[in-house]
Amino acid sequence: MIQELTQNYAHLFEKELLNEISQVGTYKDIPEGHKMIEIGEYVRSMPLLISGAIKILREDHDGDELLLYFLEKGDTCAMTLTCCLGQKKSEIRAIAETDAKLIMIPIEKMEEWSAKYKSWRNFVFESYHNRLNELLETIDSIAFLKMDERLLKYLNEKARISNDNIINSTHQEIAYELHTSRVVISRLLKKLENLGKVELHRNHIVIKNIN
Amino acid sequence: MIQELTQNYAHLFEKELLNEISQVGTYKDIPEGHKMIEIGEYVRSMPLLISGAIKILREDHDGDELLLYFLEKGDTCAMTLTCCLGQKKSEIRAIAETDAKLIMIPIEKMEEWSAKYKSWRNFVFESYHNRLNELLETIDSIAFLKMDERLLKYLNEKARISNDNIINSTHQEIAYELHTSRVVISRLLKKLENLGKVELHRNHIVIKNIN
DNA sequence: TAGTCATTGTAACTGTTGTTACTGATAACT
DNA sequence: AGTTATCAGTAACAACAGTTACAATGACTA
Repeated sequence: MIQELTQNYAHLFEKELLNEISQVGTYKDIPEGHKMIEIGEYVRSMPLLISGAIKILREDHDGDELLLYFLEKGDTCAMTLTCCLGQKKSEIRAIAETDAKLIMIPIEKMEEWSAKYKSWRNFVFESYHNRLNELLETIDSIAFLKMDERLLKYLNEKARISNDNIINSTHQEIAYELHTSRVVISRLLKKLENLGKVELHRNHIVIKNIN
Repeated sequence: MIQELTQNYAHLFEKELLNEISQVGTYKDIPEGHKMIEIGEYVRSMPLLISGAIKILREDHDGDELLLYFLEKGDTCAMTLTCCLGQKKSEIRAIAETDAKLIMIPIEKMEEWSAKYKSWRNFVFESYHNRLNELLETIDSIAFLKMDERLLKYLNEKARISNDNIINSTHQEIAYELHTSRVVISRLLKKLENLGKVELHRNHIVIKNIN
């Protein structure tokens, strides 16, 4: 675990803190698709993401979903932070978008390290800041963009996350994450294909002009 | 200032911290409509809200706005927190919704108090948590509600904030904050009036059934 | 009092998104 | 090979939101 830690977090945390983390943290391998946090659950430990990606989802009154953003290497879940501290229920769902490796920190340490390590405080504050900005980005997309622009942005983001210009999703799955219907996505994808921006296949989509 | 502080923050902060705040904080009276933070600005001090309400706005690529949420008594601006710490530019605009009283804390103290006072850390974390939840609420409204429901929610929120069932806004102003057009708002307001939920007048709207 | 301006009401139209229904294509399974 | 299920393409339509245009009303001022 030490190796993964130092590779990804050495520039953030001082040596003592890295030692503490490696002592109390537990290493976990998460398979793609695994549900890590469910809405309404209490969270008992905090994840430091080493590799892979986690998607964060919000649910509407009918149980349908909306993708909020992705977490990547070096990120942590801001929701978890105060869920731990304040013993509050999770407002979001977290699912492994790809296979992921992470280190779980028991919640008792959070308060202790916040008092002790400046680098830990900075990390926590920085995480909050990043998550706020990601939510603002999400709001921008939903409020200011039309569905075709949102779709294109989503596809590019997916490609970036998986480091692959082939996206293995059905139209139905995409529709679900953008909180719209399959027919709408099929229609817009076909339009994007005619514009030469994507190539459509059964069960996967090839992104042509990544930007 | 001590009086305002203890009235609103005594239950949150220990005595020593309250003393420190009253020593380094500066009291400010903000008139309704005053622009407190502009997008792209660097922020040099952190506000603790004593009374009144601040509206937080996001701007689109055309310079039009969208209301994100309101800050009220006991709140602070989470954006400001990391803007201060990380020397980052503001992503949002803050305008006094009503006359407001607040205490400004110089940014140097933030790091110091975070190390020193547990209650300060809790306050900061709690603030972040509240702001994240408010953004999630905003996302829910935009993504899951239709414009008439958003409008009704907005009107109720406005009435609650100002503690008055009369809303002194023009249709144009409402349209602007909901990021739509005046005609749409007029149309929907007329529908709400026919349903007996509001009473329309020139320059003000009376909310009938607050829920 | 007449004129000007901001505000509101309304009609008519457009464009986007959501819905329903059906068809064909492809993969998976027996 | 034949059956079944999933996935994608498309048409037709409905609902909603955004746009343009213009009229009517009230408020303020010269």
